[in-house]
Amino acid sequence: MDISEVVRRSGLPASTLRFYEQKGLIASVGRRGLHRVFAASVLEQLSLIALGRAAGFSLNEIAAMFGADGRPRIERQQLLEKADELDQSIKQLTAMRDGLRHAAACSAPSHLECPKFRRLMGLAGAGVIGERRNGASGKK
Amino acid sequence: MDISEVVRRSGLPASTLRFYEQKGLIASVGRRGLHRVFAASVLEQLSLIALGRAAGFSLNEIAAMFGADGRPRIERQQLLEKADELDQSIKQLTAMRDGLRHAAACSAPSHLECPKFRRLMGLAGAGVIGERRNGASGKK
DNA sequence: TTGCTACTTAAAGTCGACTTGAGGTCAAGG
DNA sequence: CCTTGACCTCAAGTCGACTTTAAGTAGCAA
Repeated sequence: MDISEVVRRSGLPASTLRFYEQKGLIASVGRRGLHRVFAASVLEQLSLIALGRAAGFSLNEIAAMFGADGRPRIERQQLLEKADELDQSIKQLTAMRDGLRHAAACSAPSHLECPKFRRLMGLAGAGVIGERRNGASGKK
Repeated sequence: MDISEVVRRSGLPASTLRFYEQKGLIASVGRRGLHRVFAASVLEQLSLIALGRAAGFSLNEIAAMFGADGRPRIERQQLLEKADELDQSIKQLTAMRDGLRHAAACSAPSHLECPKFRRLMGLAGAGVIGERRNGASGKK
């Protein structure tokens, strides 16, 4: 497969593929002239990378999960830790969602006067609610 | 209150407060010489900002929802939309968490051979699972 | 009044994950 | 054979949310 086919089948731009290769996340099996040639298995690796990203792993963490051969050697411990992190996120997001819904339905003239909203504010201000760099499904 | 007291009581560094002021998220009530003087209400505004951040709003979005005076003019519609977004995130994260837990417990020799894991990979690869820039409680 | 420091500013740096741009190469189709 | 354009490399730029640095100022205690 040449890069354009990987682009077509993965949906990722070529620049990203080159970037991932440079980072050691994927590898081409060789060149035809200057042009990279990829094995079909790269698509599976890209899925795995997408999965890792979606689970909240950084590219560096993901890179560390692949052996030099490209086979994943993922430690179960790490998966469990990430799952626990996700549990935290889920709790925070759930609390936030409930707070937002309440605020929207609340009859208080300003949200600042709503006790529940204020309680939520207090929590967030106290750092009880973890910091999220960026929400999922953000805008473009 | 001078900035050091806001720092003390909010837990935020002074650089962040100045940055927020520059962004129009908060405002000082004046100066004593060069030194900023803040009203006590700034703490409430900071809580509100923390709340917004925790809910996944960007600083720009937050700035658009509040005047520089900190008076919230949050439209209920917007709150509901955000709540729905959070619901989406929660669903995705829950699926991911369950997938990770399964993978960690799975008896398949390699995760690649686990059907559930592969299904998750497929979803992530297809972009069904939203992109997360950064997990909560990341490392320093 | 001196001097210590906490404060001030503007500009530049950081981090992660890419994207963009400039300038160059070469495999394939006509 | 020659053109075309897809591909290449390397460097720099972008974005968000801050932090850091350098250089300057001034409130307050002695």
